[in-house]
Amino acid sequence: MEDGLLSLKWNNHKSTFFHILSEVRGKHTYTDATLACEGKFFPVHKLVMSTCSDYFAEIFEKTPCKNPVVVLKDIKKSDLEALLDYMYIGEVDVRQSELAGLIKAAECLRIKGLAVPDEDPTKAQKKGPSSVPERREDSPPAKRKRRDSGGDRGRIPSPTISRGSSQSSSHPPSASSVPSQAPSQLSSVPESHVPSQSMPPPPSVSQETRHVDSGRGRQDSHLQQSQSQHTSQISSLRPSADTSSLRSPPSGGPESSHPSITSPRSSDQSILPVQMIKVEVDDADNSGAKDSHGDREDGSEMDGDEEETSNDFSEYQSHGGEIEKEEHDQMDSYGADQIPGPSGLQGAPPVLSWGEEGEAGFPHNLFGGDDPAAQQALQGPDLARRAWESLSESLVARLTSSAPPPRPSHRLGGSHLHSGGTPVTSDRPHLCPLCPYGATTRDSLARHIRTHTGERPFKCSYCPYRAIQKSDVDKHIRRRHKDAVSNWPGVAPATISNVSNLSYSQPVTTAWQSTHSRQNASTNVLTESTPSYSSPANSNI
DNA sequence: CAGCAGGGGGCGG
DNA sequence: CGCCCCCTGCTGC
Repeated sequence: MEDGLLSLKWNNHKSTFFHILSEVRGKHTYTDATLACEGKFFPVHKLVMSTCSDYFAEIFEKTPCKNPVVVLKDIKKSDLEALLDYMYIGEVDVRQSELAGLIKAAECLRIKGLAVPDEDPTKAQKKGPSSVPERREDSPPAKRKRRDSGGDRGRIPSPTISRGSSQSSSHPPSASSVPSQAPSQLSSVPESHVPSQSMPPPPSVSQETRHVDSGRGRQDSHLQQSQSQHTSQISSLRPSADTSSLRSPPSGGPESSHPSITSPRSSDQSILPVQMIKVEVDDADNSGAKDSHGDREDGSEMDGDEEETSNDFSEYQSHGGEIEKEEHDQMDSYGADQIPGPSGLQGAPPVLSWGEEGEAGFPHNLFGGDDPAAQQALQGPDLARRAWESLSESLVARLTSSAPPPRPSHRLGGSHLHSGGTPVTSDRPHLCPLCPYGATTRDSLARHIRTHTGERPFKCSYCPYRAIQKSDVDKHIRRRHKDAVSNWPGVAPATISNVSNLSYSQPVTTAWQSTHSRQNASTNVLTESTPSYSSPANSNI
């Protein structure tokens, strides 16, 4: 160093990075992971997420998947959006009333600076100049910039918050537990629970990773619709804010919640292998429970997730998988909602923007699905939420009607698919809540919806192949396992029957356990290494 | 070969 | 009448 060592310093390095980061985020460029929360997809960058959260770092580390989808349960969309802002921008405006929920979410996700002390100052910069460490003594309180109340912070010492906002107990917004916003909205309640009772495991996990290009057009329209509809609702929703409880949980706790599930269902070949990782952030209790029953939990959860996620699935896919051209469109469609980037959040009152955005994104309108009546019925967020929750059940059950499904996206394999314009007409009274497709019969709709959920209840007894339709499995067997069939009289195509229970539960369980080990958390991970199949167990045959 | 949808038949309420 | 199941056909990879 002695000799003329020159230090080249890029003065605007930080700001440039920051700026680029914002752009990249806004455009979803280079995103390599997707967070799914309450029906919305948030394309994100592993780098950023990992930087701001060890938890994410861990998830991504363990998830070889190229474009994993992390399903966050029990985290509100609005909280997530705020956290993303926090992570990308370094700061975020939060309503006092929402602070508790936000912190809780941060803890669950172990967001540095908010829930976890920032060890490395360097990183801290990135995140935000001022971290909002409620918990940390030294660091300044969370930074909330302009909050409406003007008051200061919302950090309330009250420790009583139930961290898991969503208690497994019941969903609805029990005010008690859910501190933040909107209980009404959707809530976190996606409970993990699931209909397990008698219900078969929710099959679905699947979400598929299909990236679908196809979906776009439709989705857009969809989204728009939904937005419009929702908007109104939204406004009403927002108000709720119970500040009463605030955050507080110990940092240690956080992990309790995160179990993650990954289900790789990328059946899609070329595109990207996406894994679904479901992260539930619950209270310890929940997690415990889940742990014990991996299978059904998984399934159910997955469903839920997926469904929720489905909302923006296409978007996510497109982004995640490949950067698409559609970005703009999508973006527009959803409006800056999802992307709280500078554009959205900053200027406007924080809360509002989130609220609206979130709501908009949420597929409420979707609910109507096949049942117009249902649609109408669902007006409040509450309803929406419930619908959403029940979705998984419904789907499993057969999607009888109104449930808000998630949408993976159609791969449009079968071209006919709603081909753009064929939507719903009088002939096709059964509308798909997720896309413009209109089915002639309810049955068809249910079947169609599986394309969104990724549910593949029919499994081939000879290989891991699974299909949405039984006839497809039959076809598959006829073509691929002719010999096997002939040799093994016992197993006829008929055997293939819908194994919904089986197929889902098993795979799930297995995978889940493995991953699960990592923490007690409640995250279930469904991993299927291959596209649609994952069950070695099942495939026994 | 796989995905998806249309249409028809059987069965039970 | 509605649900379920199956067959069939078309499309895309």
